[in-house]
Amino acid sequence: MGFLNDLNPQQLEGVIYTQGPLLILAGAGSGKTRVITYRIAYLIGQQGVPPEQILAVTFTNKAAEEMKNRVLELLGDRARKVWISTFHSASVRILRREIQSLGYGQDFAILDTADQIRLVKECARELKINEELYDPKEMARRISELKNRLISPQAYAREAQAFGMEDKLAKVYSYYQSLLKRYNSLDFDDLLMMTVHLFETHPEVLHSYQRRFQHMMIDEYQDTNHAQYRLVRLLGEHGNVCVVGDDDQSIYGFRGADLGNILRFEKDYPQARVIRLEQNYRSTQNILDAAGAVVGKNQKRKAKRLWTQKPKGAHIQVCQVADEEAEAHYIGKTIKQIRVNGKWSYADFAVLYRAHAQSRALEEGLRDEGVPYRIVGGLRFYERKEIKDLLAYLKAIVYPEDDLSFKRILNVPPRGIGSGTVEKLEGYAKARGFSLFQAFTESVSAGLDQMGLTYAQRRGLTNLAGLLEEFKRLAANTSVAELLEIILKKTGYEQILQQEVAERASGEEGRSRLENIRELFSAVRIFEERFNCQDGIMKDETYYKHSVLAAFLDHVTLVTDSDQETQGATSGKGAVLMMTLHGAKGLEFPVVFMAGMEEGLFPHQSALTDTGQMEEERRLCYVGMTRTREMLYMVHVEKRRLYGSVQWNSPSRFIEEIPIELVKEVVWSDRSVRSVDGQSVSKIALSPIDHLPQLQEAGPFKKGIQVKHPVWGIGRVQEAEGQGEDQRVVVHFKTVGPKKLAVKYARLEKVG
DNA sequence: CTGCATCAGATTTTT
DNA sequence: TCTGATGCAG
Ligand SMILES: Nc1ncnc2c1ncn2[C@@H]1O[C@H](COP(=O)(O)OP(=O)(O)OP(=O)(O)O)[C@@H](O)[C@H]1O
Repeated sequence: MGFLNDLNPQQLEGVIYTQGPLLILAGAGSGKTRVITYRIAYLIGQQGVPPEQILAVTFTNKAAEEMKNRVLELLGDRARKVWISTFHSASVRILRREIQSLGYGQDFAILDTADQIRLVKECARELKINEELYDPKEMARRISELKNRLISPQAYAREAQAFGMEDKLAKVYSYYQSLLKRYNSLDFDDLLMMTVHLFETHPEVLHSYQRRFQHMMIDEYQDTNHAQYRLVRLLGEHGNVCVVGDDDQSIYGFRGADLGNILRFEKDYPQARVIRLEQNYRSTQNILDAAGAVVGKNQKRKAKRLWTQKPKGAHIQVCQVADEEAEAHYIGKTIKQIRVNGKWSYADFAVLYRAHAQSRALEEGLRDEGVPYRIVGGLRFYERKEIKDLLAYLKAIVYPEDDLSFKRILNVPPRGIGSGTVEKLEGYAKARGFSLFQAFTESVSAGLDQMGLTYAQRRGLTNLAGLLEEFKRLAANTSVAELLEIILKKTGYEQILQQEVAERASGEEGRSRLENIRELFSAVRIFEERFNCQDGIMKDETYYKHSVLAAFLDHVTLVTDSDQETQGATSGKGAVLMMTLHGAKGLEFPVVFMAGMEEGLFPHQSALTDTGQMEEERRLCYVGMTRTREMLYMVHVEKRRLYGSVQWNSPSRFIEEIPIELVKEVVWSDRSVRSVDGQSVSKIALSPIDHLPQLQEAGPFKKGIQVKHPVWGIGRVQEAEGQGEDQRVVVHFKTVGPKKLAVKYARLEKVG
């Protein structure tokens, strides 16, 4: 057990304290995740606990993947039997075995967020609710919120007002839930809610899982919501529960995360042991001080100590650029520059931002600069139209009652089945209590004559029925990739896209669709390969035994960041990672760029008026900063395009909250920005040497700071212009009032 | 029923 | 600015 030497005494205690509840409450980079990882290894390797008795829950798939890999490194293959997954994935695995007790079929479909909204819309329409007054999106959001608070439609109907939004919501929620049931489908939030429901109503099932999971560990416990909390309490009744978290890193308030869960832990488990980790192993002193100063501005927080043995390190580079294009080029050029000068490869850099919308400009800039990058998350791959279409075919094959998917493919690609035909089918279904799909099959085999359909409509329906039957037959003994290939050909989907590319001026779109489809193929192949060569535990599940396809569908709905697999395989050389600040949680990078550090963007507009939300934004900033091992760059843009109009932003308050002495400020401009006609000429006009960033140091005296003058004493900077030693400032002195000074001559000093 | 034109709304963050 | 939803003509 040599690996235990990699731990400090507090961490070691967390690892070997394996009986009874344990709370590890500690700041960023203090090795919380490492404790969980080593704890798993210790339980198995040292205490002889069977791997399948361990359940470790993380927050994102990426975090789960990483933890799995680390445990594999420590233990080798026997670690594969440990359940390391997100709450949602774990719930699916449980429900795939047990959901029959709740009256659902084992082969339930899982709706993603878009489907959720689609279904809510359908409900609203059916219930004749005015969609202008009651926005389906808003209702979907609130239903999700209710589910995360474990409030059933019945319970909500009892507490809701009998008019207005609450009344409509109660009706929609109830109808929505009944439709889900009819479609044998669960939405994302149901995965948690139904599992809780299952355990609460079926003690024998609960007991079997309690016995099975003798040891539970939950990472990022500060971000659990109520449903997740209930799951932990139910499964962890035996008390062998180890939770780790940091109240300063709570950033999922918007989806119901409740800090109270972690703060209440000692009350929930009175005999709980609490361990605090105070040594940070990740960041330099400067970064730690800066991040600490920022999060220290929050009123609502538990103070905690965090220290490091690392050197002070570089200053935090704060850089101002003109617009988002310049921002991207600055980042690209700086990466190239310090990669050459230093010891880093592209994979050591991360570009973090508040919202996905920022990624496009950054992406283009990096591409221009020839910097390899990889975007994590974003307009998610599996949410693209063409991908969803194809997946809907697969779903219609695997989930016979999933009308939502069936509806999607009914007329895709166009085959003459329009809204008229769909309505007729729906009427037919309703009259007989059938699902749409049943109605479809029935009416086709009955010859379609009862419904007054035209010849073309009948032909469309009959063709589709024939295709689906064929696909189903093939699905049983063909690989998913082959099946997809056949679907693509036989439905004419591929042909339509190819035609588009060949004929239209707008063939670009079709081309990119075809590319995405090709990417889907490679994702499918990689998945199948892994599945077949016995990697992981998915294969052990009886539900998946008969079907790689079923396993694949669960995989794509749960593991939404697809590029991990496809792109990871192609660009092994390493690439700069781009992702949102939320996505970066739990990860670390030697060099981090935080882009878009501007008021209104970060902190986000909607947080400006709400202290609670503002504190969450600040925590998010803290999370971002503490991802950094050595060099942290914060970039803010003066002028940002938004919906076509321009917005002038001032630097984020979070920048101002960093003690000035930890910061080095820079104003950057790309000398080649524009030629007369407004065309960007940077690539042609510049010789290689010019590609290095043109750094000019901003004067050290910023607006608002206190300064001391040898003669006039203490004053405050009111205006500042120019750069470096050419800076000129207007200082308002206590003794003599305002004075304009040149920094080069006046011997000013910063105070405080 | 399909294809094109016009217009509104979008970007907070995730499973 | 760009995308998608809706409405109208063919
Ligand atoms: N005892 C130790 N000795 C050396 N390095 C350590 C030690 N413990 C942790 N580290 C390193 O410190 C870094 C942070 O660890 P880890 O990710 O476990 O922290 P964390 O508390 O989960 O962080 P965060 O909450 O910020 O995500 C990792 O690079 C890890 O390898």
